[in-house]
Amino acid sequence: MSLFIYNSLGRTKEKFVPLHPPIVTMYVCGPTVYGHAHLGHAKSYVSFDVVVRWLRHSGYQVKYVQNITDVGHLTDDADEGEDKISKQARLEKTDPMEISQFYTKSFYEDMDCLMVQRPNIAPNAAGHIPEQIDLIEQLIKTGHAYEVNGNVYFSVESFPEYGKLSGRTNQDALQSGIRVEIRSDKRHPSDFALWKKAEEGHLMKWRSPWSIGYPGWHLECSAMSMKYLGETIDIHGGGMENRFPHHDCEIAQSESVTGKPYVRFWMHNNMVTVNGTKMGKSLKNFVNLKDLFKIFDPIVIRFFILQSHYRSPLDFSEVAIKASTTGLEKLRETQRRLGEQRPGTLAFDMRPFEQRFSEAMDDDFNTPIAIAVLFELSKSVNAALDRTEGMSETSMQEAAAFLDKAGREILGILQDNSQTDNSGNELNGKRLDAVIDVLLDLRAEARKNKDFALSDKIRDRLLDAGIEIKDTKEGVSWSKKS
RNA sequence: GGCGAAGUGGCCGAGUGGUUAGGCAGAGGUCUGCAAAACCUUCUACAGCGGUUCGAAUCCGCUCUUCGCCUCCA
Repeated sequence: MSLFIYNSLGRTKEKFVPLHPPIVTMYVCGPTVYGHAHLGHAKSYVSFDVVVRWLRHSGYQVKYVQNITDVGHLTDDADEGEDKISKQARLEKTDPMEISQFYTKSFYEDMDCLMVQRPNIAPNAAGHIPEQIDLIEQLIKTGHAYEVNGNVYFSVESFPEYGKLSGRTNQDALQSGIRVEIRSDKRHPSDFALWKKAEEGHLMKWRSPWSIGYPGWHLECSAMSMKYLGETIDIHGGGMENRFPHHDCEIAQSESVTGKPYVRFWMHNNMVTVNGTKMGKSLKNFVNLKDLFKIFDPIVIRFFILQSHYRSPLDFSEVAIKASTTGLEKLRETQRRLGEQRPGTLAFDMRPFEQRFSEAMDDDFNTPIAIAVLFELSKSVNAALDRTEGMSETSMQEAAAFLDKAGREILGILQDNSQTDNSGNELNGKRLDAVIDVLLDLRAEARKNKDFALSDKIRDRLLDAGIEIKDTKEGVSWSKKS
């Protein structure tokens, strides 16, 4: 059984073998930190989080780099317009450094809520100016870049394969380029900026051999990827909208300098739509994660994202997330029962579930199927537990272990079972147990006396307080409800 | 205009030549004092029109529709 990954370069599923096993080098385009993260960020980073988790589970040693863009990303078209960070700083009446640090912190807060594990290295663009200047110098030396009036551009004509990732020929680029680039220093309309001379009043600027200025956006990923992961990396991920021009530019810059393939597997995740239309910054429909977390459990959002495939578009609607909430609760319930219920005698074969789960994940990280396997397991386990014979102790342990591995370690949609029971310290947990036992005793007594008004009142009031009671064959059980 | 993705049952969402996706919602049942949870049974599909094939949701062609990129976006 081996892992297959859909490679955007070539548009086929290919068997994944890293260049230097067991190490896997992986770079994912990080956020530009000028605003709070939104659902699109969540989809992207949750998807790649699962990729990393599965690779690690498969025995690879993953070196995961995800950058923070804090300079050079302009608001407007082809190398014109204001720097996004600077603009936000102007709007918030502060300086760019504060903006990028504030939103970087915000980004990680949201990712932590989504159980997204931190990358091994999170380099920022502004911290790697010398590396970027160095790369530009090499490009000029090899004739792939040229300087005009303090600006440096990459010459697209010097790299015949330009556009190979997106499938755009130079002609296509030419056509679209002409529309937006009439007056420019560029030799060719598709040429893109490597270094820009700072205009009057520009805040983020550095000394370079060409001018006091700042780097072009595409450059940082090449510079940092090659610095931390080497000239050829195994996996480069990002959003689909970055295929062109961003990733094609990265390829051109990097391969022009090294003469080697820049990336072996390109992975692109699809977009989030809201009620069928694109979530855009210009449209006012984009869903801020901090707002979303006020209404929904972040883990439910993660679960919702993983219920569709990373290469499929994800349509956000409250109805859909509510459906996910109920679904996830079902898995949690099974996890809980496995931890609480008394063992019986029935043996239960976990292997088919484990196998199908692995097959799904190995098939280009097919999380919807992987989750479907968990649901089928849940159903079978519940059915077995409902029988009078019950599940054997070994089987229960195996099932719980599998849920823990697949649901918590790999997909990150379940939590440690022991933690779901008692939040807070142990003493409080024990006290809560004791208090509820008192109430349950009173309720049992009421029921014995057929005082159902009282027993129902206890049940309802406890539910209001976040404690759900269930009358099972084995007696009364209770659990915390989020 | 160019490049690309896609249209699946009430909703979300997998699947790619013959065999159950899964979840949510709905219906009936078991259990229960009543619920809840769980279990059992069950309804509603593959945009349209042609073609290839013994057989197509799945391959091919056309039509319609939606979405993304080409200009900042994960």
